[in-house]
Order: sequence, then C-alpha cells, then structure tokens
Amino acid sequence: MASGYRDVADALRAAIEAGKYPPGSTLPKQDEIAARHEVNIHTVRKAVAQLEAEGLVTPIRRRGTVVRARPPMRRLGTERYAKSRWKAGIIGFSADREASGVPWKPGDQTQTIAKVPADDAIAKALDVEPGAEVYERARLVKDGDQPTHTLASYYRPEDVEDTPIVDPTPGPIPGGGGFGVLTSKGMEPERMTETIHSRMPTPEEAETLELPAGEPVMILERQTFTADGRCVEFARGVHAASRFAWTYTFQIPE
Amino acid sequence: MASGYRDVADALRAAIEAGKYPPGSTLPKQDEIAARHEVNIHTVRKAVAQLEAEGLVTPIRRRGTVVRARPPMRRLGTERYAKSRWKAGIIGFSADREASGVPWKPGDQTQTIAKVPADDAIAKALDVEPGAEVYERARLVKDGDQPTHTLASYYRPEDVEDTPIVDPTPGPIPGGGGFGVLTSKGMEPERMTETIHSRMPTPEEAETLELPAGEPVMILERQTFTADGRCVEFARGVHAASRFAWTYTFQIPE
DNA sequence: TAGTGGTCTAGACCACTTC
DNA sequence: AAGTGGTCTAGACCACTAA
Repeated sequence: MASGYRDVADALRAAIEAGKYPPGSTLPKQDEIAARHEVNIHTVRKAVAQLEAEGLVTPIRRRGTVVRARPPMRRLGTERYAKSRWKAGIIGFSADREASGVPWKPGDQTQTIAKVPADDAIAKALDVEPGAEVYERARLVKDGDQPTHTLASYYRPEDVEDTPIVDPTPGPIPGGGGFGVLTSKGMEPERMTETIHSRMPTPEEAETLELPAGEPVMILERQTFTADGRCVEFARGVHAASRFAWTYTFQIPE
Repeated sequence: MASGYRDVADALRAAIEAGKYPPGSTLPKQDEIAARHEVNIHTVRKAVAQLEAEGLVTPIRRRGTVVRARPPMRRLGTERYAKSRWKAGIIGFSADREASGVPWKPGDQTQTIAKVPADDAIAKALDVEPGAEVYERARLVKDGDQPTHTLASYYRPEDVEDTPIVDPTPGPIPGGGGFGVLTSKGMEPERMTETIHSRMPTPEEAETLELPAGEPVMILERQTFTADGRCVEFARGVHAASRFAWTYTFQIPE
C-alpha cells in the first residue's frame, strides 16, 4: 500500500475514469487519501497537483477536490461567418460572439478601442510597416459569467476611421457588425485564412479567462480579404481549449 | 526579498522572457535561486514546477533546469493532400507523414494493422453500427528521434480488404499511399471535413509522444469523402501542440 | 468558527548523468 | 565519484469559505 505520488495519482485517475468519482463530485479529503495509501499528506498533495495539471480536477478550499465536468464543446464551422447574417442588417450580429452561443446582453462583452503599433504578425497580415499605428478592437467574450475567449481585431486606420467599428460604445456594432460596416464602405469580405495552434496560457491569460490549471488555450489568427485580395482585417483570438472545436470542410486540391 | 513561490516563478519567468536565460540555457542551480530569494529550496522547486507546467522549462537531472526552445511550428495547409502528389504515383507518398517534413526512413514510423470495434465517433463517421468491426491502421510518426504525432485511420472492411492498405509491412503504402489505393479501387477522395480541438495529454499519450510537462495535444479528426458523398476514411491524430499549426482558406459562405 | 486546502520550512535520502 | 534535481516525511501556520 505504501507508494509514491505517481501511484497515488494513478489510483485516483483510474477511480475517476471508472466513474467512482463522477464529474462534479469531490474526492475524499486529502488526509483520508493519505491514510488509505499510507503516505504523507504532502505526497497526496503532489498527486492531486498532478491531476490538476492534467485538467482532471480542481481543488477548492473548504469544498474539497472536485472532478472537473467536461462542458460540451462548441463546434465552430465557417457558416458562422455567412453573409446572409450580416447582409440582412441584423442588429447586433457578431460572428465572434456567436462563438459563445447566446445572444448579447449588456455587460457580456467588454471592449476597448485603441491605436496600437502593429506587431510583426499584424504588420505582415495587413501589409503595413511593423510598428505602424493600427486600430485595435479588443474584447473579452463571456458565456454568462464565464469568460470563453478574448478576441482582438486590427484594421488599417484609413479603412475604419470615423466608422462605428472604432466607436468605443459597448455592445454590438450597429450596421451588421464589423463586416456589415466594411461592406457598406465598399470592402465586402469574401475570403478568409484561419490559422490555429495551441499552448499553455500565460499567467495573464489564465487570469482574464479564469482558466483552471491544466487548461490549454487555442490561438486563432484570421485574415479577412476582399474580392480583390486585399486584407481588411486581422484578428487574433485566445480561447479556453475545453470549450471549442473548429471544423472545416474543403475540396481536396488538385 | 523574502517571497512566495509565485514571486519566485514570476521573477524567473520575467528573466526568461527578457532574454536573460535564452532558450537552451539553464537556470541557476535551485539552491542558488533559493539563496538569492531568501527562501527554502522547496519553495524554489515549486516555482520551477509552475514554470514547467506552463511549458517554459524542463528540469533535467545533473544538467539543471533548461529553458525550452520553441521549435518552429510546421504549418499544415490543405495542399498537403493535393491529388497531384498521389496521382503521380509517387512511391512513399503520405500526406500524414509529410506533416513531419522529412522523407521516410526505415524505423521512422511504426504501424499496426488490426480489426477493432468501432467507437461512437468512428461509427458515426463511417456510417456503421457502433461496435462493428473496422480496419484500423495506426502509426506513430517521428521527426528523427522525436515522435511528433500518432495517427489512426479507420476503414470499412469491404473497402480495403486485400489491398496494400491493410498489409502490415512497415513503410509507405505502395501505389500512391492510402488515397492512391482508394482511387485505384474507384473511391477517389474528393472532399474532407477536419475538426480540431486541444486538451492536456493523458499520461499514456505523454509517454508515447515523449511530451514534456506543460505541453498540450491537438486532436485532429478527419473524414474523407468520395465525389458521391460516401465517407471512405475516418482518421484521428494526436499531435504535440508545440510543433503544429493548421491553416485553412475558404470563401465566406452566402 | 470550524474545516478544508495552501504554503513554507527543515532535513534525509534517492536517482540519474556527466565527468 | 560528484553534483544536480527528485521524492518523501514532519510539523507549523495561513487563507478561504460554507455552515
């Protein structure tokens, strides 16, 4: 029965996966686990820390170590960008906040508008000099109380100056969202390139997204092009990985 | 100067990001750090464990705590599936192993062929009953010594029986790879649907992919369809997140 | 306010790897 | 063989929160 922290972690993991501790339930108290396995409580704590890093549990003071529920993942397909949605002039349309699956409510989404110097990725995407000033529209999107992702859009100043896109009023952009406004200015989005990768969050990201330990983030970068191939928007999103899956359907190229 | 493990972790992280400890270099010895910050060595160890979980460092015995290099990410676009590559009858073509960016060498790739019962995702994708037997072609793909991803393809038995696809000989499938064989059997791949998400690895996955702590995996599931809409292959890949980025370009739907 | 997890100190011993 | 990180024990005290 005496064993190392890995053994304790393995035993707990197996019990969780066997359904002995279903999602939302709590593990036995740490000192009970310690007694059962005949180890010091610090060894149990290390085992729990291991499971936490794996994303299986989150210890909560005074409540115990709770088994994390796997929330249903939202599947994001390209249809979320469909023109019909913004061309109908729907007030409050936003493909980005659609990602959270619920309609907009005041306080849902914070946003800041600012002129910032373009970093390398932005500069390359928008075809401006690195360090040149671009408009940044940054928002934190929530599903109820829970933040799900941050998203920052970048525009060339001459494209969006004096449009609702750079109006710092909270809430959806009137006129069919950002894409609606671009369309009405003669820059209708036609094509996109999205790039996805994943890593562990920075402490800053973990804080703003309220991420439990052991939850990675997925980074989505997209370029939006007009029909003549000009990139009119670059966006970068940081998503809580457990909440999203992306789906793409395509013809196999020749 | 006396401080908690978070402060120590913050200081080390800041120093790493400021370039004081470049990728590949090692941090000072743990007891030196402890002395500098006037804390117990166990506090330092906890701080280092934190940075490890963030994917920033990997402690190696006798060598010290080394700052992880960020290997260049391989960008995977849909052109890796281009028909011209397998239709030319290229020996040894494999879009999946292209993902590692180097030509095939013996010992690079292990593979196993087996008949397995279909899990729910496989069954749904291939339109068979859950639990029905399907062919599984599973491989571990390496870039040199380093495993980069596992990939398992699933086929309906009647589609691939007695073809090179289910021949357990190591190495690339003769006849233009799996897609080439399917094409020659009148099931030419035309369209794909790929779905991507991310999570922390299971201990098993961490072992087979030799993942350092703090490295997430990305799960890619794809369905391959013929022109008449029949799904002839379902595949599931588990990728070391730090090595891959996926890119998709698409028209914005109406 | 009691009970749970969180942090820190202290010290012994182990394990691996480079020299 | 020496030096680095890894694990375990032991005990004190802190911090948050549900009752």
